[in-house]
Order: sequence, then structure tokens, then C-alpha cells
Amino acid sequence: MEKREIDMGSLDDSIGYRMRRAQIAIFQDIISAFAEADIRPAQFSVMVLIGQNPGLNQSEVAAALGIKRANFVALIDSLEARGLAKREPTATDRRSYALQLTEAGQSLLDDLQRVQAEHEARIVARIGAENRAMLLELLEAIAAGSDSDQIEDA
Amino acid sequence: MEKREIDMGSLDDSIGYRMRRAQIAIFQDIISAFAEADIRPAQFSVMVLIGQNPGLNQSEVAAALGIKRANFVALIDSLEARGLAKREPTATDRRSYALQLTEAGQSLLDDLQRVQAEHEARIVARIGAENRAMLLELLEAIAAGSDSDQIEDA
DNA sequence: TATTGTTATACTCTATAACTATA
DNA sequence: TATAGTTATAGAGTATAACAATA
Repeated sequence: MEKREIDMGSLDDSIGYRMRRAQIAIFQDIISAFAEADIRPAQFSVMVLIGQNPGLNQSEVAAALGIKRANFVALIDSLEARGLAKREPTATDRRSYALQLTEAGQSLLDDLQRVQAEHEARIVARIGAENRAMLLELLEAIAAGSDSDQIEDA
Repeated sequence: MEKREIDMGSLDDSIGYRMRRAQIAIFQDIISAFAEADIRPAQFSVMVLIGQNPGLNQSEVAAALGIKRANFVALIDSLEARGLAKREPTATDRRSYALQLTEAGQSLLDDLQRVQAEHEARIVARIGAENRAMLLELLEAIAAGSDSDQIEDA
């Protein structure tokens, strides 16, 4: 097979294209790292949020993560079915649930966060700690600037 | 509605999570900017590659963009159906097509690249030109380092 | 009237397997 | 045997509309 050199043209200088490729690369690594636990990135993010903020309802968690209420149902269903999270009735509002991790959920989350920290360390090894801090700032500035913080109805 | 402060926990320090949110934000802006032309980011990337490297076949373009051969068919179909790209027979291999932009395709691509340049300029206005250059380097380093350059069979 | 959770549904993206015609 | 293009298909992820229960 002949290795033709392909000119990526303006894509090479496009933050959008480069970021998409980098994000895919990172997610594939994380998905591999979480594969043994059979946890997807979205499930992980939900577990982190519930673990850090027990008692939030579904709409609050979904909005914080940029997930539609309707799509969050199957997500939390899957965690509950595996005994990792639970819906507790709330005293003040019988429409909503207070979300919590189970003990098993907290235990698995601890493991996953160690795995994630190792993954993050692998990136730091490649780009350096200072560049990581700068990268986080730039990503935050870009995400905050666009109009995509809105979720639903808004 | 009460604005509860939600602690994002380890997600706040996660390059993966932050990059995902930033990438979504950028793509939503680009999708909006390309909406009038009814062109999706993937279609745009194909047009850029064909415009820059006329004569490539489908497998080559697909591999360069990280798209499966099978999924590329509908993509190039859509461009051809709109008269933006065409499949030309090749002299040496009757299995494959030499891909080219039509005049209309090149003309639209010129417009889209102006739109993209404006979008890129909006980001630069927010983070600065030096930070943009650094960001591109970091994204490249991250994308190149992961094992996700492989496509198909590999 | 508005909100929470839910169902149904559709559309895009992505992944795999298998086929055909050519090489 | 291997490759280019193709089809069929299945699985994620995401979007909208509408409903019941509750506020």
C-alpha cells in the first residue's frame, strides 16, 4: 500500500477539527480503561456528581451535565439496576427523587476515579503539568464563551 | 427555581470532561454557522480534503478523517446528490473512484472556509492568538499520543 | 399554570459483518 | 488472496413532543 501524503488543508489549523480528534482519542482511552467495570463516560460523570452532591434530583444532575431530562432516565435506570445508585423519595416534593450512590456505587466510583487519575497522569506525562493547567483554562474559556450552556426549553 | 451550587468534583479537573464540553460548544457554533448551507462538520471536512487533494479515493479520504469506509458511502453520496462532489472513474483501478469537487462544490467550500475563518477568529478574540497556537499544539500532542489513529481492521 | 419524571419516537453517528467486482 | 466500494444492521447518543402526577 502506497502511503500518499494527504494535505489536511485548513483542518490542520482548525481548533474545532483538532479538538474533535483529541477528544475522540481521550474518550477511547477512557472507555478502554473503564471497560472492565462496564461503565461509560456519561455514567461515570453521573456517579461523580451524585457522589459529590447526594440528594440532587434527576433534572438537576441532567442539567449540570448537559443531558436532556428525557435521556437521563435510561442513564440513571442503568445505574440503579446495577445497584450503583438509588432513587430516594424526598420529603418536600413527591414528584422528584433524591439521588444517591449505594455503598457499592461509592466503592466502584473510588476505583474509577483512581483509574481516571492514572489516565490524567498519562496525559500530563506527555504534555507536562503546566501545559495541563493551561489547557484546562483554555477549554473552560472556550466552553463558557459559546452559547451552548443552555439546556432544554431555554 | 433555586440555583443550587453543584460541585462538579473531579470532573472540574478532568481534561476529558472539559474537552468534551468545549468540543460540543465549538461544534454547536460551527453547526449553526453552516446551517444556512445545510452542511454538517463531517461533510465540510470531506470537502476540504477533496478540494485540497483531488483524485483521492473513498478509502483514503475516510481513513484520513477517521471515518469507516462503510459510513463514508452515505456521506459522499449526499455531496454527490447535491452536485458538490463527484466520483470519477480512475484509469488504473476500476474498483475505485477519484473524488473531486464540482465547481459548485468548490464555490461553496470557499464560502464555508470564510465562515470557518470567522468562527476561528471569534475563538482567537476570546483566548488570544498565542494561546490558540499553544492550544493547537497541545491538541495535536494529545491526539497523536493515543492509540486511536488506527482505523478499521487495524 | 409550571415542573418532575416518564414514554415514545426519530435522527445522527458509529461499528461489524458480509457481499461484489475487481486487483 | 487482498482491496474498494457497498449494503444491511445494530448500538450509542441526542432531540422533540406529549402525558400523569404533583407543585
